[in-house]
Amino acid sequence: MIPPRKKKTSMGRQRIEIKRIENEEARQVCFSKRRAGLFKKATELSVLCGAEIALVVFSPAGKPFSFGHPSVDSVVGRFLSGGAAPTPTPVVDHRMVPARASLVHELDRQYLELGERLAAERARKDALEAALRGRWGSTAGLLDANLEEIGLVELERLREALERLRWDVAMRVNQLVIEVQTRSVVMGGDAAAGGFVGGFLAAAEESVVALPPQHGFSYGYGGIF
Amino acid sequence: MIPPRKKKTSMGRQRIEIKRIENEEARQVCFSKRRAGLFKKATELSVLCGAEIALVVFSPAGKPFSFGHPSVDSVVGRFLSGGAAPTPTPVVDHRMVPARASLVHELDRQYLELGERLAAERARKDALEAALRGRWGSTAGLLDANLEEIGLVELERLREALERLRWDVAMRVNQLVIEVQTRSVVMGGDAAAGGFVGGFLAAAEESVVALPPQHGFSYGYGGIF
DNA sequence: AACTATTTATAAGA
DNA sequence: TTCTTATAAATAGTT
Repeated sequence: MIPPRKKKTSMGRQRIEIKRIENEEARQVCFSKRRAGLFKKATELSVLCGAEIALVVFSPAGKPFSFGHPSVDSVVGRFLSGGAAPTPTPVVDHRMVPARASLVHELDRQYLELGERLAAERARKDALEAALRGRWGSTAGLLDANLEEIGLVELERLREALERLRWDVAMRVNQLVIEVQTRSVVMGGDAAAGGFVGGFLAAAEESVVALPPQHGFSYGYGGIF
Repeated sequence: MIPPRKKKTSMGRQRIEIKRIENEEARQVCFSKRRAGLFKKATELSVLCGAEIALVVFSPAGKPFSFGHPSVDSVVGRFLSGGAAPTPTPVVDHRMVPARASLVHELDRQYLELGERLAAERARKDALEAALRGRWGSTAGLLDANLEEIGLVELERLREALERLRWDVAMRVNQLVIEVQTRSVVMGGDAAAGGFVGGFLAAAEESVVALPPQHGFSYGYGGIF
C-alpha cells in the first residue's frame, strides 16, 4: 500500500519580520495572540522569580490591558520613587501632572504600607507564639516525632497543591478576561491581591486617547541595587 | 563521509512547573533569561501592532528594568488618567461613578485595605514556610514541636477557602457562559454585563488573596474606545 | 556565556 | 474567533 501521507494542511509557522503589520485585520489577530503570550510570560516571570512586574498595554484600538504583581500601582510607584532612573525620562520631577499626582500619592502609601506590613508581621508573630503556648499546655505530648514527620510531608504536599490551584485560577481569570473583552464588554475587576483594576471610560475622556503618534521606544534600567 | 556522531551533550530543555524557584542562583539565572525574553516580546508586540506598552520589572534583588513605547510615563499616565476604576470589592455601580478624583481616592483606599490584608497573609506564609524549613530561629526547641500542627490548621483553612473558591468560580463561569449566550448583544459601558464580570473577578480576588500571598496578581482590562 | 535538546509560542490555514 | 498544524523561538540543564 501507499504509505498514507498526510497532506500538509498547514504550512506551519512562518518566520516574520518584526515590523509593523499593515493589514489591519492581521494586526489585530497578531495583537490578540501576542498579548496573551506576553501576559503569560509576565505572570510566569513573577511567579518563578518573585519579581515585581507592572505591564500596561494599549491595543491598537486603544483598549487598555494590564497586569501587576503585586499591582501596577505599587510597582510603578516603586519605579518612580525608587530612584530608578529610566533612560529616557530622567529622575522623577515632582511637578504635578494629573496622571502623576496619583503616582506621588502612591509613594506616600508605600511608606504607610511598609509600616503596616511590619505591624502585621509583628502581630502575626505574637499571635503564633501565643497560640503555641496555649497548645503547649493543653495538647502537650500530643505529637510525637513520627507524627511531626508525616505532618511536614503533608504540609508540603498541600502547599504545592495550593500553588498549583492558585496558578490555575490566575490563568483562568486571565483567560476569562480575554474572552470577555472579546465580546466588547467593559468594566473591571481584579484578579488578585494587587488591588488595581482595569476600568471604564466615560465618553468625555476620549481626549485622553489623543497621543502623539510618535514611534520611539525607551528602555530603562537601573544598576543602583 | 561519516556523519559526525553527536553525543548528547545536553538533556535539552526540561519542562518545569510554574512555581517559585527556591534555589537563589537558579532563580537569578532564570530571571535574567526570562526578563530578556519578556522585553523582547514586549518590543515585538509594540512594533508589530503599534501597541503602546509600559513594562516595569524589579529583579528579585530589587534592580529595576523598564521598557516603554512611546515611554513608560506616557503609557502609565494614559492608563491612570484614562480608566483605572477600582472594583476589588463588588457592588460598585458604575452608572453613578462620581468624579475622576473620587475614583482615584477610592482606588487608594481600597488598595490600602488590600495591602493590609496582603501584608498579614504574607507574614502568615512566611511563618508557614519557616516552619516547613524547620527553622524556628532563636526560640528553637520551644516552638518546633507544634508549629507543624499550627501550620496544618492554617493550611486546612486555606484549603477550605480554595474549595469555596473553586465552586464559586465554576458557578460564575457557568453563569457567564449562559449570560453571554442569552444576550449576545453588547452595550457600551453600562453596568449590566460589566458588573457581572466584575463580580466574578472580585469573587476570585476575594479568595485568591487568601492564598499563598507570595503571589498576588492583578489583571486589569478596560474600556472600549 | 555558549550549547543543544526540548518545550513553547505562533503564523497560517480551516 | 477558535482549532489545528508545522515551524520558529524561547529556554532548562550542562559545560
